[in-house]
Amino acid sequence: MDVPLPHLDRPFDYLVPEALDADARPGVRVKVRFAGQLVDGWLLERAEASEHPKLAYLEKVVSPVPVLSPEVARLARAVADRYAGSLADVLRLAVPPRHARAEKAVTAADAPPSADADADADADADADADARVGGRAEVDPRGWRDYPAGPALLRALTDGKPARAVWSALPGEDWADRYADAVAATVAGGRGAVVVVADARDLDRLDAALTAVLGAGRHVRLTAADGPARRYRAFLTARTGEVDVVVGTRAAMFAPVRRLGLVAIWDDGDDLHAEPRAPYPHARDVLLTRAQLGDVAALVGGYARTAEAQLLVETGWAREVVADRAVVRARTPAMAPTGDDPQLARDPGAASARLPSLAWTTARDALRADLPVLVQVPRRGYVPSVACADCRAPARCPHCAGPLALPSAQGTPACRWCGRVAAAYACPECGGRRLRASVTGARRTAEELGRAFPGVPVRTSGREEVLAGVPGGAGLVIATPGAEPVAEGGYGAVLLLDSWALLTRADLRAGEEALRRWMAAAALARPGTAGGRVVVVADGALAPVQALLRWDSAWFAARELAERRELGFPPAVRMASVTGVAEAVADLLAGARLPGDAEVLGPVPAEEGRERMLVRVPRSRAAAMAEALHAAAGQRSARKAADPVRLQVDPLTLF
DNA sequence: ATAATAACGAGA
DNA sequence: CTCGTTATTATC
Repeated sequence: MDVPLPHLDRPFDYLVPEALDADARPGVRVKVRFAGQLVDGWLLERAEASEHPKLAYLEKVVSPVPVLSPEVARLARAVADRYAGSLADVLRLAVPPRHARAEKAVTAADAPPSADADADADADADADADARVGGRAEVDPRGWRDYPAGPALLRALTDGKPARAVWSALPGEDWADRYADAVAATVAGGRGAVVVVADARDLDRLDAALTAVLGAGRHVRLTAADGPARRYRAFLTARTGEVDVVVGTRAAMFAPVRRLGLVAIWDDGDDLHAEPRAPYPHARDVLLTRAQLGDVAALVGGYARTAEAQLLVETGWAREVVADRAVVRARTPAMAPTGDDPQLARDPGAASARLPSLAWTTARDALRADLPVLVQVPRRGYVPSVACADCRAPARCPHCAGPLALPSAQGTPACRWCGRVAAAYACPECGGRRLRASVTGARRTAEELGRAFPGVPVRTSGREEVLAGVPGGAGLVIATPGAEPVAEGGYGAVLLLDSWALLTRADLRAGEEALRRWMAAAALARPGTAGGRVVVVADGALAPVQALLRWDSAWFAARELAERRELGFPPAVRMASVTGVAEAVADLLAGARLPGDAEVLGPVPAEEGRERMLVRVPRSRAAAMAEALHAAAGQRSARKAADPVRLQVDPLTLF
């Protein structure tokens, strides 16, 4: 039933009239009379009998195309359960809105899928597997040879084994080519693949790499940005089994793929992977759920490793695929940290750009060698939280470890979670008692850079216009994180500016996010042996900076995960946030039969008059917590409680 | 939204 | 105790 009310989140039985018998197959969209009105719904399964005494008839089959595959139906239910949401909400994300013209075009081209197309597919998979035993085509591991476990991973994919890998890409790695190799290996074994990337630029890159490896027409791109008609068409191409490789942005995470053998995600730390619509599922988790349910291989890759990926490694759910230290050293650009004190800049050019002198001379040398220079500048709009003025460790509430904030310049710091005032704050790292708030002038630094190097072409890549690539000669490229263009032959220098703004963001993931962005930019530099240099304007003693200098995000992720275990933060625990007006939040929590060891934190003020409570449970209780919250939301919707409450499991931002 | 069903209270 | 009216709840 396509109604979002949580208390109606269950199947209903209907009689199928004779006239609709042929079309009424599992997976089709239907219309039924429900509570006196016509509502949309999904036909989940046919049955001989029903417990229910008096049944109504199915009103209409919207389209005979069974757009919802059994695998995706099962996945959607699991995702709804994990996120305390309704099946209908997940299906809205999983199956794109019908586009009648696109449907006509696709179904006219091929025969409509037969009633037991899904059973056929399974049989095909078995037949393929049998036929290939012994004489399986091996795929050239190419760049995967740089990673000791790489060739074995590709072989496992071709053999149809459900290998699970967390991959840390080398600097300079052509990740799109490696993903294309992994897909090719899967396809060589007769299975299909789903690959999710964060944005359109990454998708274009992967799309091109796949065309080069598989040839045209073997895969399809699925993204909301392509418009409703093309999106639905691409969806149907996959659903009918015409192609069995789907790549796309997070809209593709639910793509129906026949004989699915691999799910993959690139750069899982990018916040674009978090779906902003209820029940707010994260692409990484949806894909991993899919792998778990379907005996499917999984590949989680990035230059930087997230704490979530680290958890997969530490629990043994996945194996890490990393290069040997010697290879890492050979590929890494020469890296150096430098203080952000403008007094250091003796050079007149550097001073005018308010640039530390090391950054300035590094850029100058690269330009003299006729190499391009990348300057990464944080986007505006980051709210720095409060940190120790001496050692710059983020200031946390001594009671609940929430972030501290300063209400005014002279005010006493207070916790943004529990509201307690931390009057006598002392830094646990260094004992410092002074706190420091914000940083300014992020963008102007970049603008002044052009003036510091007269006669050098300056390009910018950011929100408005994202460049995919730049030529190899001398030139300045100023980019915000995530918009860094690839340079032909690699950058001679990469400058990472205003790291202070990144590191002091009021976010649990500030350090992880800073490292992720730095590594993404530094990965575009030439290796140190070919003259590539990276300068990060930050204290070299800070952990994320250390991780960058050593190109060791696994070390940082392990440290980060250990810290989250200690503080009781995700992914070490499972959290849910309950947001709404105060009475509604209290009402829902009062009605929720939470597991005994659940902790309820808060309230903290949320946007306009709403407040937010956090529920925290051990990971082993995650399912029980989600179930309890969903049931409590159901009770409220059943008695038509007026004020809406938003439930989010593992929200991306906790404060 | 609407129909069923339970709850309640007045009159017999 | 029964009937009619009104709150409650489920909705195939």
